[in-house]
Amino acid sequence: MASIIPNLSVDCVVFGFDYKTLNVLLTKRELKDPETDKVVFTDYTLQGHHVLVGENLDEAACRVLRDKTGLEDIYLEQFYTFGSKERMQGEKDQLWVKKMFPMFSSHVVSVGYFSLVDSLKIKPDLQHQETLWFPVDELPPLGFDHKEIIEKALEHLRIKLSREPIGFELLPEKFTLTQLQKLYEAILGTKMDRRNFRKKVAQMKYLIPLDEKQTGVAHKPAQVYIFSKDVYMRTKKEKFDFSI
Amino acid sequence: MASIIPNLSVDCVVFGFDYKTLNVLLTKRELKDPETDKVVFTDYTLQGHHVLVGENLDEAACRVLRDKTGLEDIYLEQFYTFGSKERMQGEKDQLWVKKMFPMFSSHVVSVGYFSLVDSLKIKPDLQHQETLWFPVDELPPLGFDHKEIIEKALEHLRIKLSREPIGFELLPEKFTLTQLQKLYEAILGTKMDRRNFRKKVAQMKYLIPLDEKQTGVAHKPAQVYIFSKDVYMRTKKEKFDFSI
DNA sequence: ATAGTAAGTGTATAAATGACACGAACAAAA
DNA sequence: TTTTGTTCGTGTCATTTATACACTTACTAT
Repeated sequence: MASIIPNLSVDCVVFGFDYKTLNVLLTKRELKDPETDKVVFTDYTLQGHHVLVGENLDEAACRVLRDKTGLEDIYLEQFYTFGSKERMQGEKDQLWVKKMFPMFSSHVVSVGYFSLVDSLKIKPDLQHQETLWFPVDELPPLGFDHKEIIEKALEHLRIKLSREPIGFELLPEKFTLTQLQKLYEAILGTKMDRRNFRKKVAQMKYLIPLDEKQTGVAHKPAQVYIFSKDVYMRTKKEKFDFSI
Repeated sequence: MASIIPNLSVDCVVFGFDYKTLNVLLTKRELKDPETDKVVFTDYTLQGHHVLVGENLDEAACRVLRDKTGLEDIYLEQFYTFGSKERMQGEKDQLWVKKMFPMFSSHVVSVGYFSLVDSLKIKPDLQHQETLWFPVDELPPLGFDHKEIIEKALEHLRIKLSREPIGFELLPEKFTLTQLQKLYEAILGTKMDRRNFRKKVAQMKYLIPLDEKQTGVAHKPAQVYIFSKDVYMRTKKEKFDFSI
């Protein structure tokens, strides 16, 4: 088994969208007193792990994602590296590190990645490991500097989303324009006019309408669209702008 | 003396503007054969160094900048972390590492920072240490993955510059609108119309014209402006957009 | 059959962008 | 002292882009 680099880790901010709000995947962290077995504290953390010796950062991020969520081949992008020496000095964090990783340095630099998933694709059995979705604006108490990491991830996501068409990564392969609009509204924190939104996406040739409609909805069914990465790559030069 | 973290470093991409092109500060790296004293190879590298134990990343970047260029209190921003295990595996790099740092791991993850300076403020005696400015589009042969680092830095600089007023950091305190326009043109790689450019900056209240003109120029002297960080912070909400 | 819900669509107004040319002010050279 | 070369500073009109706004249609559930 490969050994780990003691002061370098990756943390993944996994974003999911449930057609209403943007959510982050978090895992419960619970410290129990070894003698009394009483819970000392409970909070949540991102999916993270140390980088292995001889492992690329991107590989490490993929590995963490695979090991902790079962997700593979999903959108994953590095956004910032957190290197404050105080980032693991919280009271809870010190207790935790002392118990779980007494052999490690307590100054660990962590490279932040964010990933985008269709949240319906995620394995439901994650809940057994107490890994749950939380709305980004209703986060539970978080360990380490993970609140800061999530905020920075969100900031990067917003900038990226307003410059490049990556919103599709949060939706199923086939989606409706209303779903797409709600996604932009949820992430960018704006309200958009439906007609104007449609006018805008009508110019994006890589958004392809299918000969297919929504089924099983109690209203006029919407046409479904797919995103063509292929067409996008060929017409990339065209200006993309959903400025905040 | 503090010890270093063996597999973590910072590299600084120092940008300067000479009123014509955007430049990067690079330091010569020369490997000599220890016996014959003949030069084995010559190339250039960014300003970089390992992070010290117990040192914040941002502190490390400030320290590197201070030690290697004498610069302090200048714009400095982290932009990306380079963690490919191949990044120091070039032939030259291996020779260099073997000679200079035989005790270190050859998988060093490096956190990239870029900084912006008024290039006239930089100490001229840097040239004795063979640290020189190179235009970003005429770079010499570079060590490690520093070409990639500079390209990524530029990409980030462009995005940042088109979203926030940071161009002033590359100019003297008092500058003219033409200098500012040339700066945007050089970095974003565009040509702008002078009148339209002025129309745009006229709306930016934090660009304050002084009762003062250029002197010693062989043409109609231009009015000089300063950037007021103060006014900017108060009027930040206003949309800033120099989209590429 | 009816009620409820989201889909789909066009126009008119306002705002932003882009193209464009000439007189004024200075230093240097004649 | 005059001329030359150079950059500064300025306004308008045409085009493009953004914004505001309301009714009919298609489906499910009751």
